[in-house]
Amino acid sequence: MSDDAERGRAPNIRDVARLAGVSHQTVSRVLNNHPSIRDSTRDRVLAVMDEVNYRPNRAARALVTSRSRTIGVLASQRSQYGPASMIQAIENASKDAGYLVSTSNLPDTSEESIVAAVEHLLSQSVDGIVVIAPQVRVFRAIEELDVRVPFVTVQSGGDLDDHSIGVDQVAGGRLATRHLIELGHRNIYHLAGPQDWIEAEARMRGFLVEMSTQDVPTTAPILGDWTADFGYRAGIELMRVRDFTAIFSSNDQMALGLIHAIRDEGYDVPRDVSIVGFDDIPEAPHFWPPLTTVRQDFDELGRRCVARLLGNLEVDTVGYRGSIDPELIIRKSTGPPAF
Amino acid sequence: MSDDAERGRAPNIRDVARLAGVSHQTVSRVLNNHPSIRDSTRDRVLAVMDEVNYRPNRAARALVTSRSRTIGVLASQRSQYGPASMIQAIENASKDAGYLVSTSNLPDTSEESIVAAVEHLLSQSVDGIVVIAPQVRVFRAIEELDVRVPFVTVQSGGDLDDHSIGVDQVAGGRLATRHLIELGHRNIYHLAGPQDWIEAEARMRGFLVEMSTQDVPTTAPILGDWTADFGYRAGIELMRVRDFTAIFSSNDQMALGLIHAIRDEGYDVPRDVSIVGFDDIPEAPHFWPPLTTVRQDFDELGRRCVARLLGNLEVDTVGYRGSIDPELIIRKSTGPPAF
DNA sequence: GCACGAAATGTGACCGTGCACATCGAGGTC
DNA sequence: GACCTCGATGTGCACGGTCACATTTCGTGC
Repeated sequence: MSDDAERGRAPNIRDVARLAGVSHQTVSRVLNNHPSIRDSTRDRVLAVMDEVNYRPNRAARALVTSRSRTIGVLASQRSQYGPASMIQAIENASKDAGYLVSTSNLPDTSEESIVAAVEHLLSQSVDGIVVIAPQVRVFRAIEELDVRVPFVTVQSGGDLDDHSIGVDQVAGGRLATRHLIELGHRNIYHLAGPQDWIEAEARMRGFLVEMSTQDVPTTAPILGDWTADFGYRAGIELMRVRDFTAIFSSNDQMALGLIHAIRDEGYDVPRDVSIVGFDDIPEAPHFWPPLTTVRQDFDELGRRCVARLLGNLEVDTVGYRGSIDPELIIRKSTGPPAF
Repeated sequence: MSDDAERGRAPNIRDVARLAGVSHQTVSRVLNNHPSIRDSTRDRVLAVMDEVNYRPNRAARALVTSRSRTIGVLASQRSQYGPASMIQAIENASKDAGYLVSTSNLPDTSEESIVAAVEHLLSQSVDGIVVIAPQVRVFRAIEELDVRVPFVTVQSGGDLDDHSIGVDQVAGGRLATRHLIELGHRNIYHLAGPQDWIEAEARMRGFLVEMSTQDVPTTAPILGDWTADFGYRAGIELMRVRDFTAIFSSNDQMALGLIHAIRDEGYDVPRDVSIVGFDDIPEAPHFWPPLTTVRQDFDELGRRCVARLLGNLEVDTVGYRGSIDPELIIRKSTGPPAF
């Protein structure tokens, strides 16, 4: 009865139309919830779609609309918790919006590989790009490529406001720094992330602002690469000098490396040095000692990225421009200075 | 001169054809490296393509070939190192093969969300699916959905050989277990992963095989969920009993939780209990104590997944059926038993 | 010099959808 | 009742490739 359309090929709107006794255009209207469709007609069409297990052909739709309903994510260091969580959040938010996510990995930060990765996404004709990578360079490359799709990243308050989502990384940096100052620390280092990551730059800015606001003499931040290995090496160096009592690390992995180095050098956390991380990775409460850190809401972040990208400004208009507030999680890696 | 085709719209093969003085079909042949194209013709066409910055339209190609040159990845717990690394590796291998990767996240393990995630990928008409999730359930869902695309996962030697890539997880489990036995341990627990993850099942099998091969009495494995939190809770429980001197954990995160619990209960690693993990996450060397664990080559794994999926059997034919050998990394969380 | 097959290239249809425009009928206005 | 409006639906084409088949070009043997 209903299998006249089954010649090995998936049913299309014309098959549905024929079975429902309407034109293919009416079926198309039902698909796109066009307002002027009689309820009875819509129901009949939907019933047929369900019956024949109709699934719209994305390629055909993309061809005619030249919009793929796909969001591209340009990712770097994606096996790390922060980037991985962001991607996951973007994926979830996109799925809710009916969008697919394609990712493109950045093997290194050379100009060529950035261009290659962006082109890889463009060949899919993505409708927008989220950058989770060294944003400054990537943005430059994107602008040079004359990309016509919107692109965003995660940050707050900076030079790239047009392309940024408001997570208040600066506030997070201040939160962490203030916590250390309130504990009585006056000699505080900051282990920052790579400076062409906007998050890293914003957290560092938070550190500097809070230090100067509280009139604590500031030392130059150390520029790291997000990895625990780097944290370890930096920690070994720092313990040679030992002119500080606390370190604010720009992410939890580097904080872990720091703790390791401090212990290897025969000192204790938090007795000799207090450590604050950033991200609150799921392992942070199980570090030794459990890590004081700053938590951010990745899911909300992902939703806002996608919303911004799709120009879906009606979503979350209230407080949309406002930032997501990061939260300080106090555990056992911080305490008052020993001297 | 060359901008007659620029009416705001990207150039297509007919534009290229006109400028090169050939038919659109010839351009198509050049694109698909058809053998019977004269070199001079090919060069002329390629020159024009380059000049007008031609980029083939993926949607149009997908429409007519009903192949999207996209690989779908069904992921779960993707913010964890293992899954995240696998996805990254798959992404890299796919890019080399000219394929794009779309991911679909599994918010939970319910039947409905599995079906939804699979359909999400199918709507993209992916050419194949890699499952990094509770494979057993997902495979069942895929089979029920009568999916026509190939799908694979990561494992070795099991019931699903048709759909698996040969990483010898069993060997990895044996390696870890043998290390503990050789150190003199006789009372060894295994903290396994969720049993519908094939990796988890294989590592557990490795544990059981090695234990019985070496004539060590075996205890029933504890079934975990991959998280450090679970490791911690399990550790607290286990330390109540304390009828063991070593634990082999199915991943590094749970091992971290175990160490935390052991220390919280007033015991020491490795003095009182030896711990072996699995994965060698980048943080493992910086745990306290640095974690003895098993490393696997994710990149090679990703390449093989993609190769298998694309039926690209000429790639790596030598040793293709053979397994990737995991490697034991001995650090400081293991030592001889105290008694 | 011509027949012949293979190599090289061209022609037209088709994939499944959305868009612009045409059509049709019902109801309101005068 | 002629006219207009507007809601509901239908018609034909365009999107940018590939495929099957037709046609032209070219080298070769006799």
